[in-house]
Amino acid sequence: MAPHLNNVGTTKERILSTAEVLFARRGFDGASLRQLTAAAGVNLAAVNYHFGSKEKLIEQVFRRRLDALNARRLDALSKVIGTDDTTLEDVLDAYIRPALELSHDDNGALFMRVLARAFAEHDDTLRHFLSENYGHVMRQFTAEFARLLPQLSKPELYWRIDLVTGALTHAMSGFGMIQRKSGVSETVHLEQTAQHLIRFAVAGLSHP
Amino acid sequence: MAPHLNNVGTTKERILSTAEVLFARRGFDGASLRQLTAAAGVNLAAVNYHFGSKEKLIEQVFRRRLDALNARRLDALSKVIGTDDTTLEDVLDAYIRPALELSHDDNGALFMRVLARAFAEHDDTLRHFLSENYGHVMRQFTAEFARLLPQLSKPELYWRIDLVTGALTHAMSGFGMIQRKSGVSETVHLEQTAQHLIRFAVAGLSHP
DNA sequence: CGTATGATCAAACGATCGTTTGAACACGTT
DNA sequence: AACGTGTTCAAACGATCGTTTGATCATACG
Repeated sequence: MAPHLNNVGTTKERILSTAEVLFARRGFDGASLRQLTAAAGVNLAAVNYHFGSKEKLIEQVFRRRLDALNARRLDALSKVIGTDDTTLEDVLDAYIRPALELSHDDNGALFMRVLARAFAEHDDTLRHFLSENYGHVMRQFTAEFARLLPQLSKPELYWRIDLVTGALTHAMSGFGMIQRKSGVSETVHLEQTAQHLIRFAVAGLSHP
Repeated sequence: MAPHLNNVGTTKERILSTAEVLFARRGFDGASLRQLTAAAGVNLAAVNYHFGSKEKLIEQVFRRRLDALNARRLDALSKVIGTDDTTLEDVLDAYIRPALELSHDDNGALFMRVLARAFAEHDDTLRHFLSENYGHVMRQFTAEFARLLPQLSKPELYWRIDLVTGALTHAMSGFGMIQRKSGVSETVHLEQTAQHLIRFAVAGLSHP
């Protein structure tokens, strides 16, 4: 067996999914294009040919996952709002569950680590990109939280959403103490995680 | 004015405090020893002469701050436990406030970003180092949480502590939405942050 | 004064990085 | 068969990295 982590799909797809794995494992700087292309089983020059540069490859890794994630988030949100009996749990579920389900398919969980790493890197270019392309999603959820928590001042609400975001990012990036027990199936573990996150977020958002 | 960020103290001290700034700003890989020594106003070879290697320098940057931080945490904890009327707020205060006060002195806030970055990097060497040297602090706090929250199962408690840790790390690393308003003094902002964090953590830990 | 000792210096080392180049290849169209 | 287009390839480019070297400086001791 050749030392390839990936040998299916087109060259572009192999680079993308291999990049996701290696960026999560070693970081953006830590994963070199030589390691990446070797693991993907493609030529070194293929990255610059198909993506233009390493930085544009990173952007594509983000775009591929986040487009799907935020589309599903907005879809789930649209299904729970507009009625009189919308609960905080419903909105949080629409926010959290798509992210957890993303961890379901191959390498999806690794992408969450990529995302957490990107947050920690404080890269302004990346933050602009995130705000530019997906800021409207966060804005829509924030508006819904504000409607469901009218007793909170705007600064107070922003504080709490920020802390919830920290907890979610931390949990989804998977570097906490909690690991899946060997006897628990992936599906069950996902459901347990969702339950913990939502209950925790409800308590943190709505306490007096 | 020469392009030095730092020109006081011994060579070793100048390297340490300059490293703290640059690691927070550009990451461990991103900050090169040439940038670092130039900013510190010392010779390139000084790092390897005084610390042995870049990795050992990183370890010293951590050790200098974490020794003080965890000593103050344990000191604060010892002052609130042992009595019958110890509250969850007391223990959380002992955990959170030393970290926030660390952000008070020069570059202390930057160190929190270094710490958050280190968490995100998933570096096993670093995690071993943290667990080896400061694990007993976390264990002591966890034991106290368990005593104050006897209704929670052990897995449930670990889950909640994990999520609280995520919120704290996120908030202290300062990459959230919340920024200090220009009219608010540093001291006031610190107190507000502590209040938000503690109330949020209490709600998240103790909800039914 | 002479001489150890520790600190600082400019310069170079080998390694690895992202990127570029130009030839070779595959293959549908004329 | 000849050509054009898009892709893959080995090889090299210049830049930068962490580290090492050997000379030079400062200073305290016999």
